[in-house]
Amino acid sequence: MATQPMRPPQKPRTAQSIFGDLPPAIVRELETISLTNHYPTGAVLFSEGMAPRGVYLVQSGLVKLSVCASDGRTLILRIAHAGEALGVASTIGSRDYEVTAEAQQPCDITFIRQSDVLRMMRVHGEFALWITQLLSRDYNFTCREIRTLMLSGSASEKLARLLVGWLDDRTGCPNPTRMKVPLTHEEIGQMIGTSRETVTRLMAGFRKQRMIEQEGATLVVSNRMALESLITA
Amino acid sequence: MATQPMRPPQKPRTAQSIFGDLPPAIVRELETISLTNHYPTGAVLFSEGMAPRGVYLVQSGLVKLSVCASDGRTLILRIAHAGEALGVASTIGSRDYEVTAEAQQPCDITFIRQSDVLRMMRVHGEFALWITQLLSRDYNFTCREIRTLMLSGSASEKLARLLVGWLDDRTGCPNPTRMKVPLTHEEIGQMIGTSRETVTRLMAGFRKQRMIEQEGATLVVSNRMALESLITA
DNA sequence: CCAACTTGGTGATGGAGATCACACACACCT
DNA sequence: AGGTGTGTGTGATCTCCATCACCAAGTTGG
Repeated sequence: MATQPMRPPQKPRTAQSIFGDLPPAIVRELETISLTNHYPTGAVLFSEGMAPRGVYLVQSGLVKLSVCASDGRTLILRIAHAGEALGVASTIGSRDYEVTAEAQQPCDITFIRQSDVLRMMRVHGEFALWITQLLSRDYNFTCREIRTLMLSGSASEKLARLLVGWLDDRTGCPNPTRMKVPLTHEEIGQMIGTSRETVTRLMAGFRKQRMIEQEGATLVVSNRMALESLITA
Repeated sequence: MATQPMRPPQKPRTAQSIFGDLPPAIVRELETISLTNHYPTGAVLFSEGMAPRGVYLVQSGLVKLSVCASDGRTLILRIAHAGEALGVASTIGSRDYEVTAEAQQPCDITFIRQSDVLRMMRVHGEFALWITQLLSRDYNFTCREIRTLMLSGSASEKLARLLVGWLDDRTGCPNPTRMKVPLTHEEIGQMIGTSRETVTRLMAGFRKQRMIEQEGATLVVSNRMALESLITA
């Protein structure tokens, strides 16, 4: 039932392609124990403090990873794209999920139960290595996140870093300076740890200094060098 | 020369004990390919941006993990204790080390080369799982670090969190409210992302309000409840 | 078609903390 | 004794940004 739901036509990624270059035998076994579901925007895969159920592999769509403070404030750690694995650390270590994962767009997610993950890792070193590589990518990304968040004095530097980072993610796209930003100012603020008003003001400032332009929901970085000059001022 | 220097007598931990409950056959193999060295205080195991060489297992001592900004400011992510593995994510993913690891005390460190780590993981699922569990502990710790750093408004809350966290690390010790703090105010500031002066002022304030007392390098938390009341004010 | 909500934009104000500039204590070393 | 260096304590200032308050512009949905 939930296994074949309105597969988005632009991403004909099959279940096995996400398992990368694992040996076919392992891929076949994984296909029998994994479960692919569709999640609408806003659906929560798992939330902070929950006991781990297993690993979620993003097949398509975007997933927002966030932690929230007791006072209700939220910090968005990052937006996970297709090919990323979520909840690996908690699943492996049997510790509660540290973050909340919420579909930022309609998503196709493949799920593998905790017990299956652990069993497969024990039996197939190749699979264990593969999982660990996914976790290590996650870890490295998180470290870089900390650096940009903590080691930049001003809010403008953080925002500039965020925008430049988005550009770097799009190297190889036909026009890397134009990008759709599916985030509100509020969410951007939650990503860089500032208030919504500050984001609005900074964006206005960047626009005034001809660093960026906005065409509806599309952001055009017209002067990347100027943005970069704000970093490590 | 550095291989057999003044082994600290209080920690007669043998090389195999750090490998936990791995099967004896794997432990024996690991012992032949691992290399245990002694590092004096201040020695750098690896530094941010270096190509990964392998995994470092802390046998004894304390290791400071930090990242540094281009302007010279430093953020200490955490202090690693015996039993922790350093550099796992970078080794697995073949990406440059994200942090700098520096001996905060004289340390005994066991090293395993990258090629050996990867080979052993492929062959022995048990070992791969073990390594991944170390990485996942690291990951979870780092996530919690981000939360405390970013999601606490005031510097006093951050400092209170840090002190209470230190207390929690010492549950089981004979007198958990007394602890040696081998860190300067400067370093504490680097841990919570504030200036040295702010740390000094906050400590003075805590002392004035009878939350803590200081006896030389020993810190006594005389009123833990009051400290906790500062958190999530 | 108008309410209700979300998102973006802007001014005024205040406060937490960075920064600068010292002074002091306590090492350790010849 | 004096240097020299490191860690700590404290005051004065100043800057950035959170916060509050309000409005404009979409956009949802009844």
